[in-house]
Amino acid sequence: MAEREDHVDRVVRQWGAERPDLDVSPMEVIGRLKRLSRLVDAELKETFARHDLDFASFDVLATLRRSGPPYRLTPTGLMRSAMVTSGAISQRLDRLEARGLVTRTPSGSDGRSRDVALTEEGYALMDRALPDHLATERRVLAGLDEARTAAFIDALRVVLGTLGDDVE
Amino acid sequence: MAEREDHVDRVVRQWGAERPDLDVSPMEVIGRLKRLSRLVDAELKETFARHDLDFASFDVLATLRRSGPPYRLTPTGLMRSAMVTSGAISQRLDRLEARGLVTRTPSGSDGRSRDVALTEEGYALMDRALPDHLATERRVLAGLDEARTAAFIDALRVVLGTLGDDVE
DNA sequence: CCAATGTATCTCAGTGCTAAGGAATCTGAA
DNA sequence: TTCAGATTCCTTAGCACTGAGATACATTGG
Repeated sequence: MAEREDHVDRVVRQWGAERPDLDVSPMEVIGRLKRLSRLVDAELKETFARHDLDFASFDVLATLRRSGPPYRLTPTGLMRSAMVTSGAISQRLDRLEARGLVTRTPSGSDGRSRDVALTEEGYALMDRALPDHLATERRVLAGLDEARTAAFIDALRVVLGTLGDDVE
Repeated sequence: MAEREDHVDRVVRQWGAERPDLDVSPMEVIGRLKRLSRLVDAELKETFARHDLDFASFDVLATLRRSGPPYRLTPTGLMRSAMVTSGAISQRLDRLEARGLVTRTPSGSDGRSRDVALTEEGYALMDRALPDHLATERRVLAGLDEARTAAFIDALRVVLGTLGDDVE
């Protein structure tokens, strides 16, 4: 097991001294989860910046790319995948459209809806950025052996299930 | 193991079809990590709102509270704990000071610095909010048995170590 | 003691998000 | 058919953060 004290160890120790009546053990998980998420964001951000991207833009382009031909989704579909509000998606698409990475056209079948499609430029950009992004993710996780990785995924899946992240 | 497909399962399946040449397995961890972090944030947010708090305010007040008597830290100390910029801390403290939950006084020993102290009101608010917050965290993690919890913490600790989250 | 460098805090413009609400369109029950 | 309610997308105000830079003070080396 790890030898050094990390930030959350100290937090838990401090609470133990100040509020010994409370069981703060849930922080061992949630505190680290939030802290790690922030640190990972910072790592990924650098990779995205090398491709003139940020997380929001990458997320939209990647969602379109992996949806397969014809690389076309609605703003609502993108909204659900990204876990942001409809307003956020509208603004993301404004930025991507201005850069020529996606197009927005009226939907044929539903007058309320729009088709958001990846342009060739957007497709090419994802081809360049994705391997770099994956390399960064691999580097972040390099300390995990196979068993720990499996256990990590299992635990994440359980809690995601608790919070209702199942598809369908 | 879990039976149902979650969001990340689908993402990985899509990439497998579109880019079978790439190994997207790191997404199994990082995708779930980011997604869970967002969902947990939404849960915690509701609890904070019941006490007229948000995550940023709770974070500052909790850091002061667990530091022990005299519940006094510098903006720099709060900045490091919160992983935000100095500007963000200045603004957080503006808001908390306006609500009478903390005070800012010049530091005695260092003319550049300030002492940020919890007021009685701030202290009392934390006493009310903390048990409620812990209950929410426990509810979120209720699906994890003891072994999975330990494995989860272990994996988080390893990756945090990779990213340099040790204290000292 | 001085000058140079480092540190602590704050200010402010810019950014991307949420929450609320509006307009257009679709759906289904009467 | 009709129309009330649901859905889709967008707009906008407000918010909290970042990044850059200013100011004031501390520290260090000569």
